[in-house]
Amino acid sequence: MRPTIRDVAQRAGVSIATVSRVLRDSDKVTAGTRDRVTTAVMELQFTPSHLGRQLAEQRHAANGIVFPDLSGPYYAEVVLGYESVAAELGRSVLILSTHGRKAAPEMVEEMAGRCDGLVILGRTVPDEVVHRLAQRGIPLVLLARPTLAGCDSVSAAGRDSAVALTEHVIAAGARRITFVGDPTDSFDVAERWVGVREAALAAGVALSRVDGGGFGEDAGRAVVQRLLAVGTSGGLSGLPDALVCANDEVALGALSALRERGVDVPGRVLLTGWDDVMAAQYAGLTTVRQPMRDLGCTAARLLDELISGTRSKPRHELLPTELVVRTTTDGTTKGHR
Amino acid sequence: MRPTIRDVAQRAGVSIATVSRVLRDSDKVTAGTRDRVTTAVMELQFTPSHLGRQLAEQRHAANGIVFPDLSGPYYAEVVLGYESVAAELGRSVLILSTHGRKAAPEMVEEMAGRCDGLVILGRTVPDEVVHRLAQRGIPLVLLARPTLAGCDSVSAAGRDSAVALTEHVIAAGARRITFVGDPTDSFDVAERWVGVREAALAAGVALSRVDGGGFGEDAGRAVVQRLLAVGTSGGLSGLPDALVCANDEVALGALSALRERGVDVPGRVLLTGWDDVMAAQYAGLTTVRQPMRDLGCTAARLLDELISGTRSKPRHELLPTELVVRTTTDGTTKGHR
DNA sequence: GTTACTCATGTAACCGGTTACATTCGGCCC
DNA sequence: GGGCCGAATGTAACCGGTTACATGAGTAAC
Repeated sequence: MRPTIRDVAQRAGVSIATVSRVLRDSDKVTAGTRDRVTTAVMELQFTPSHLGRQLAEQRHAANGIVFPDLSGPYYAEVVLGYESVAAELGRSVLILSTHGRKAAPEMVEEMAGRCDGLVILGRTVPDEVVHRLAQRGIPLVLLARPTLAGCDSVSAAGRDSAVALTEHVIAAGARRITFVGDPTDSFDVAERWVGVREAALAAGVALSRVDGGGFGEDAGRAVVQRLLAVGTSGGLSGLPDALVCANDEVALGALSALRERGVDVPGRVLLTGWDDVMAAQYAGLTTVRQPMRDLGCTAARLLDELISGTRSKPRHELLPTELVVRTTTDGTTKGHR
Repeated sequence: MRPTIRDVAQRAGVSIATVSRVLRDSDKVTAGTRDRVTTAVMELQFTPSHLGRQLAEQRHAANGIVFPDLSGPYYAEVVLGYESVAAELGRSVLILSTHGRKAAPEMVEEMAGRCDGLVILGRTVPDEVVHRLAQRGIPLVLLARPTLAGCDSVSAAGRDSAVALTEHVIAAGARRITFVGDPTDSFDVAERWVGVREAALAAGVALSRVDGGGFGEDAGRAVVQRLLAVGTSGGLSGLPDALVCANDEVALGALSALRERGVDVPGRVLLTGWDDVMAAQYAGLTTVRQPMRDLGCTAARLLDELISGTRSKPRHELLPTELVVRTTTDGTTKGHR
């Protein structure tokens, strides 16, 4: 068995209270006693048990983060940013990926019992669960998710960037735009759709919406197939001037499908994505860069304020995004290949 | 304050032992008492404290995973696989990204005090730390890292795939091959280098090695710059027939740099990467696909066996990889763009 | 020389569960 | 009716720390 504080105390010939004091170097302890204790600690290779400490201190020194899936580059970056800040603040990080599991609510509640606070991303658990956690007094930060119950929230400026992107596409000549994605799928997509619609309306441009089901490349391919099938006997009339896709994966799938069928991008149809994943660069995809890591960092900082009690009034951060124009909307600029 | 087991006991008019029994539904409790307890639990919205439970049970029901960085798609996938299996086994997951921090050893030891076992990836902490943890009796699984001290290990078959890849490149006509990467950087790179050398030797093909410093796209660009500068007054004589890069990011960086300088790939030089990240597909990069998610899953399963004590003899898993041939080594096959 | 005060250290009560062991109670048998 | 047995439940000792308060020794002030 690992040595306990009592073993150390016995070996040093002092009481456990004194050992505890030396370990936390809080109260004054005579230099001599301190030495005896520290040598006893070294000899026994004593490391204090977190469980005992946490139980006594009534805190975990750990934060959680709940996200739907890590497979896209998006969430990985967010988690990484979160972790780096949390680590600096001396907190451990617990992760939970819901994968759309039915048991997600219980898993989140269980996780909440293990940390001092948590960040909840997008579509993971129903509002009801968030509510219950908030009522239990657990510090919460909602990320890429509409705010609720006075919780903190952090998001990227999805709507603003949607407007900028749409204006860019229109400036590039699009008069008929199709948005690819389902706004009910996630808060992010909803925001993007709102921004696109706003900009299209303002410019008097025709806008429609289709959905390929999901967020992957397959969804993009499916949409292209469907659009091409609609036209008269397989012609291109089903295609709009521009496809504004809800994320890069979908856009990349659409790009592949279009090029396989010999449709010129951007010559015949403009194409855009969202997120600026690494592949977007190599595919020359116009997209919106999100401050993914920053989202995670900001969430970690807000959460820390809530946990430490530095602040109680909820805050809502909106991080800026950046339009990245590449070859799929700009025939004049040659990509690097 | 949250209700405790004593509050529940009082409300139900029973002792805390009985409440505990009901909660763990282990021992037999009369139906009547059980009902009274459960209603008291409901009324108070009681959830047992993990800390108290863990302290009493002397276990954490949590596993850790230590990795260098999450920014590449590689580690994110591994972590995701790990998490999904751990979650199914009813264990929470703690993550720690070392980012090459100096304090990494302490952070890992601290983390070890919070979980029942952990997985350590590649270049994160020195062997000495792993040794110390093993001696403390903490179940360990080493991932993409040479085994040590009787710990379990999981790796992808880096050497076999290196041989296959090199043979492919040679079959495509390469007679002078340059490996891009530093074998001392990581276990993975070392294995790959060994395999490449083995295959090159067997085929009697000239092999050299350069390093751009690091694992990013910049490293690839730097190498290309250097190779092109070596040739007589900027000619192409410095270039080998094939660049076998230690990972996809490096290869993609090299690809960009080559094409920017008008060097034909695969016409003048063949190029390969490793990992099959999403961007590799869009860049048409020949690479080796690793079972990243599977690595994480396997590690989680092995660790669980160690923790639960099902097995004590160390095991070493070697997962198969897959050669993915694309346009950067195959001029005849057109990529999808 | 007594009192009062300071300061290092010890004692013991927590934190919130689990569980070995003790206790109680009812039923059964002789 | 007394003794025995087993099942349900209670009591209290853990798990490993922190910390309020008690203790006691040393010192300064009168």
